[in-house]
Amino acid sequence: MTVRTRFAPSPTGYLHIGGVRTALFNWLYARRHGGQFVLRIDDTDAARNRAEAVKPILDGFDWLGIDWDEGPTKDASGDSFGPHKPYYQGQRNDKYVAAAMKLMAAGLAYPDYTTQAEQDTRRDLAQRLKKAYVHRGSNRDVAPEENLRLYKEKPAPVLLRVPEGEKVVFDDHVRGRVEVSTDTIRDPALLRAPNADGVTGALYSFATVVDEIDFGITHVIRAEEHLANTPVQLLIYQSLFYKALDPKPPEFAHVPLLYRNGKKISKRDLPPLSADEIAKLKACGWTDEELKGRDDLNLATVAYYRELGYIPAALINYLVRLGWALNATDEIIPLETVIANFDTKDVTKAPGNFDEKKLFWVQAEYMKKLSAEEKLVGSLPYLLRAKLVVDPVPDATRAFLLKIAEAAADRIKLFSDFVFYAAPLLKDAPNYNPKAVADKIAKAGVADRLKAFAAELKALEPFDPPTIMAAFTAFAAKVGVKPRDLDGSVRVAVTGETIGFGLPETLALLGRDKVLRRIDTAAAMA
RNA sequence: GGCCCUAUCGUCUAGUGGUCUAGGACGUGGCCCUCUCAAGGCCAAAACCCGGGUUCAAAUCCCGGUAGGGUCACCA
Repeated sequence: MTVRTRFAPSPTGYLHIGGVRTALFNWLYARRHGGQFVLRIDDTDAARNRAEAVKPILDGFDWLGIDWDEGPTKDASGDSFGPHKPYYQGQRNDKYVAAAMKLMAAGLAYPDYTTQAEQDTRRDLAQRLKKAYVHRGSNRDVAPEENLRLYKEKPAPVLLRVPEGEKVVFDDHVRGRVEVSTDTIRDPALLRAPNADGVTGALYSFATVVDEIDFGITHVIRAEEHLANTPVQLLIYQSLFYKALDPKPPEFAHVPLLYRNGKKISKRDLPPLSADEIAKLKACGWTDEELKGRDDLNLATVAYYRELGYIPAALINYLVRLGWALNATDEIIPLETVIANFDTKDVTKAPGNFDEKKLFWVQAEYMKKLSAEEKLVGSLPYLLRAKLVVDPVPDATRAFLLKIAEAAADRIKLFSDFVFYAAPLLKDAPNYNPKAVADKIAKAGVADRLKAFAAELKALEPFDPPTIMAAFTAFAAKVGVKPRDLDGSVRVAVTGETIGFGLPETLALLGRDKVLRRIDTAAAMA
């Protein structure tokens, strides 16, 4: 049997990391077993602007490298590919209605004419008795032919006829054995009553089951919030398999929810972009307008990580590791290793708290493993957006950037960081950070010292890091200034910032002329 | 409230009856290295929710509390 898993996002316009983690578990399970991973779009709510709402989700998966074997086409046009297309629920409604009618004909489903008022009364009564209200609809025990006839005449919601006095049992991959009495399960609605346009829509649980049978899904891996409606769905499977040949419901694995600060991750508790992040994005060319238009840029969406320059593999590593461990010690785990070892049965049962600090650490670890060349390639889109380089990057510029990448080394944690280190060297003049100038330049004696140091540099041969380093040390000793203080003033003079990579490397990369000119400018500011 | 799920350092986790004076990692604090900032090295503080059993022996099994959470729609 080929393993077939699925992930079914609703078209919301952005890809949530909680969803990514669930999708990832599905994807890993399929890949581990050489099976298929299918994507289905749950848009039973009628999709206005479908492409707009689906595209970011598809783009997110694409960026992460989570590929789907069947599902919507990448352009989000509404087309699908794969043997069971379409994969948009909105385009599959006929199947749901047909399936429900079959159930009704078989006496397994029925129209419910119980009024809302009546239901409310029963619910209140049950509540007063401190008992659960288990809804059973009006025409439960009416003959199928009669129900079919009535339904044609007067459509109503269609309910499943839940058998009484039975037990639904299933073995969840992560929860273990789950047993529920059917006496606690209300007759679930399969189909809505027709809307004003006469369209009869399927409800989630029903559409899901119909699709999953149709798609041949063998393993349903989804968030724990669905645990409670699994028995209901199992009942639907049972009914749909009525008189079928060799049916078997899929296996289930309910993975824990993603939390943050001990609570379900929710949009309103998410911090807004920090001043630091905003500065970073702006340095990369973002305008205030653009930032305002992107309320999806928060740490719960993949777009956020993409724009800041995270490595997809790092995000994936962090997300799998949250809720699953390879062994007692490993944190950084190559994807192949994860694929070779992942099992839903090893997923932890308790909810996992999302910790952006640890994610950042994982990201830094991945970045450290990249060569300077790879860092450059990954950072190019950000440099381009910042308008620090032009599109085909000239060879000379590229070589220069490579040197910056080498010098910046592990200081680059995000691809967008490259912009910070490169900007002062690429621009004609640095942006002088006012605070840096106040702290390091605008002090008594600094101007003279800078000029004196410039004089030393004027004749220095060769103008390379070791020679500059030697001159720097010698000069500091000669004038009796602490190396760290000398570093501070010179650094701010040539880059405008107090932090950066090695000063000798910075000066050498800039070249003697620019260094002298900038020191001159800075000395005038003192 | 009914039904269901969960419970090891602040956080992610290892642990499946003895090797646990509970291991690793992030974060935090300290020290070292040092031209700023990173990186790196060393050290430290920090947990088995509580109460009963079972057993020679329990973080591990059972029961009961407690605390969190999910779900109870003609939402998904």
